[in-house]
Amino acid sequence: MKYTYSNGCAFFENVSDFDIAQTFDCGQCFRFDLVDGYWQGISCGRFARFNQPSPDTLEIYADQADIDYWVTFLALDTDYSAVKEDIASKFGGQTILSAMECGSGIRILRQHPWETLISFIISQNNNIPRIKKIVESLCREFGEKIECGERVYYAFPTPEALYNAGESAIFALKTGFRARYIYDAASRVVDGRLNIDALCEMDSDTLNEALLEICGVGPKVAACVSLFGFGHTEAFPIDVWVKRIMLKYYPDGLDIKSLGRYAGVAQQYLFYYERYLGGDKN
DNA sequence: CCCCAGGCGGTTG
DNA sequence: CAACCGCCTGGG
Repeated sequence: MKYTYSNGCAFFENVSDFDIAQTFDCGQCFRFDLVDGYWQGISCGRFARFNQPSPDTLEIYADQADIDYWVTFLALDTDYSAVKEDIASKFGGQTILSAMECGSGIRILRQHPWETLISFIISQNNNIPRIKKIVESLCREFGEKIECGERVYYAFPTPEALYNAGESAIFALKTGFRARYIYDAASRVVDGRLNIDALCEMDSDTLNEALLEICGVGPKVAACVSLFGFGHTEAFPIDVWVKRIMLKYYPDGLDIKSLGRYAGVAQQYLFYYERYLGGDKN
């Protein structure tokens, strides 16, 4: 991706298949918010603000050294028109075409695996505003404090930080029954039963099995973590919304394995579409 | 008071 | 294995 950088802002032209609001508002991430007309958030201890003045332009306000990171994070290096073509060729029917039209600017972010794991453990039996609150309080309490001029923000806590905090301190942040799960995941990384770097090298099925070992991680959370945290675009999370979609539009059933290597991207289009139709912005 | 929220673990038939 | 049920917490 080519861009020009000046006054703390990287400017991109000729952006396509990308909508910053759809991407940050489709439920895949929990640390990005619209503030004073700009989307802003933190990933891997980096802070950035984003603005899309027109459909094909994008501004990223961040350290120049981090621009490549954000390009990768936003998946701007991926040809989504090809992704959409592949999806269209695998699905039958009008539904997926309408869904891709509706959420045409969605991209699957490349988020940090550990942050994604904990975030989606927190997401179970929960709603997005409260998930965001819990994630922020975890960062504020146990994350590394980063001061950048006037601004103070917090990185997502490391496994060691959460382990050292202990289950009761995690529970104190209103995490409820998930405190045990968060602590279990942190313990596994600290004692070596779980190696994030090793997970990154695994194929989709092996990764899935490894994730299911973690207490509090079931099929849905494992698929979300694979998709949003490990770049496995074929992972297909089935939640209540997708179940609803499958019953409504694919009453004869949907063979997930036939949906191809971008099944998870398709899931995200369908998810966004159904929630959009339902008028649920959350 | 109820129900629900992008599930999961444990138990039961 | 499928069908339940309880679960921390906060909001409607």
